[in-house]
Amino acid sequence: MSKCEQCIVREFSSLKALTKDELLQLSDCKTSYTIKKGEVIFEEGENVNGIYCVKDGICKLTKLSPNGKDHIVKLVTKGELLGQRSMISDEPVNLSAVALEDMEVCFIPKSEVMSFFDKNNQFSMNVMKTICGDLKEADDNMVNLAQKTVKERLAETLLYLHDTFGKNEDNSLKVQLSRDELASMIGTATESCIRLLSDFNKLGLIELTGKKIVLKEINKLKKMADYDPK
Amino acid sequence: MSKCEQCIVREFSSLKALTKDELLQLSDCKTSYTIKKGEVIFEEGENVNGIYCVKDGICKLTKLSPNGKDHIVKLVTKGELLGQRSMISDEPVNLSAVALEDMEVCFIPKSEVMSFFDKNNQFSMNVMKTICGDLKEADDNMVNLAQKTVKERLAETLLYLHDTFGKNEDNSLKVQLSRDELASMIGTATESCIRLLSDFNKLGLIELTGKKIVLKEINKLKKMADYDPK
DNA sequence: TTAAAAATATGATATATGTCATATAAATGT
DNA sequence: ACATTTATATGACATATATCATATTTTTAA
Repeated sequence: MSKCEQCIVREFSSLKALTKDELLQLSDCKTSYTIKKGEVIFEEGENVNGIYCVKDGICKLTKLSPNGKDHIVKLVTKGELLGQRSMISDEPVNLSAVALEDMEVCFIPKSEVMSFFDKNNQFSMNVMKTICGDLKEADDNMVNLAQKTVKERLAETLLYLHDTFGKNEDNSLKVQLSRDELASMIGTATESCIRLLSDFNKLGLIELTGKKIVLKEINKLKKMADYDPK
Repeated sequence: MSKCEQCIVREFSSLKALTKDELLQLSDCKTSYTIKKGEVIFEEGENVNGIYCVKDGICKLTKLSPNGKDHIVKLVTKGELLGQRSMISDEPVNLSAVALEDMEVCFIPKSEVMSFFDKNNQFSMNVMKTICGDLKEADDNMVNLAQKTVKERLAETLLYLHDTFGKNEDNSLKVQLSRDELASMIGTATESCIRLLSDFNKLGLIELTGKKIVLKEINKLKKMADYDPK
């Protein structure tokens, strides 16, 4: 069992407020998991009695709509926590978490987190700030979905993926989403998403090579998206 | 200056966790305001440095989209707090708050709230839970905007207004939104909103009398709001 | 390797929704 | 009470996007 004290990822999460003692305590009660690409970490409606700390990899948080389609609400990557909202609300999780790449995550039981809440105000504050950040992001997404066209949303999402998760040596986006996933992130039909990607490609804004996407004209994409990076 | 200890509204907000001493302290530092219908409490981008407790009335939280249209992100009514997110994030507010009716609100400076956070864990927890609730609501709205039709969203919003804010003696919805506001809540053009209301009216689902809206067939509206696969 | 399944791509078409124009009704201010 | 502005309503039309069909490519598994 690896020690939380030495975990690089800890520095980037709310857990950075924990003291050495608390980290030792944490090491003792956490459980580490390896999750393969495509595997489910938890599913909408489940009772997850704790939180996951993402050590490596990326996952999508999805919500099933009444019409049967999944919508990707958020992507979560290393250094972030999963399941905080429902743990705090004392409810089943309202989203499913599915690995987009192989992942390493640690599970921390609720009792433990709650005891940190009690003892360590800075930690509470960090968690609160994270959730507040999520809320702001959700508000922004809402307005985008309500007011922007699919084309604008696609451009914006490509830029978001670029800015947030970076690119490979060949300049292609690091997070590799299927067309279907991309569509369910921007809230459109898969075919529409494919078509618009094709258009962007023909316009020279992006370059498509199989699943790989390279952003060629970032400024034009920004203009297209009315994108303002926070 | 009225005493927070005797404020009925307190019981319904996160503030219910405060002790008698804390409430006395709160009474001393709060400022009460009367806000007339249509007046702005705060505007997107402003630095609010505290939170508002809504004692009476309803307001809308709106966000301006790049295309110049407002989107109504949420309605806030008595017993709820305003501006918590940005206070905690230490950022300017990301939403504007505008009164939909005459309101009474109390402003509580940030320093005060922070001291309660430090001293009173139950209070922190309450605030956290509220924000988590907001986040869940935002996620739900996002998926609805992404996946449901305007008609479904209109039906759902009417039901939401009905369930959340109740109705007058004549059975009309208590919150009275203009067609424009209703449209910017469901994320559509004003004309589309008006047209669909007309349709609902002709179908006997609702009854329109001037600005007043009466829900006549709640069950049919519910069926309509939940997508049913054909 | 090969067959089967899934993902991507693109065309044809349907439809929901937005936009523009204009009429009427209601609200507002002088 | 009047004129002026603003909100509501409705028609005609444009267009973005969804849906359905089908081909092609890629991935998966046997």
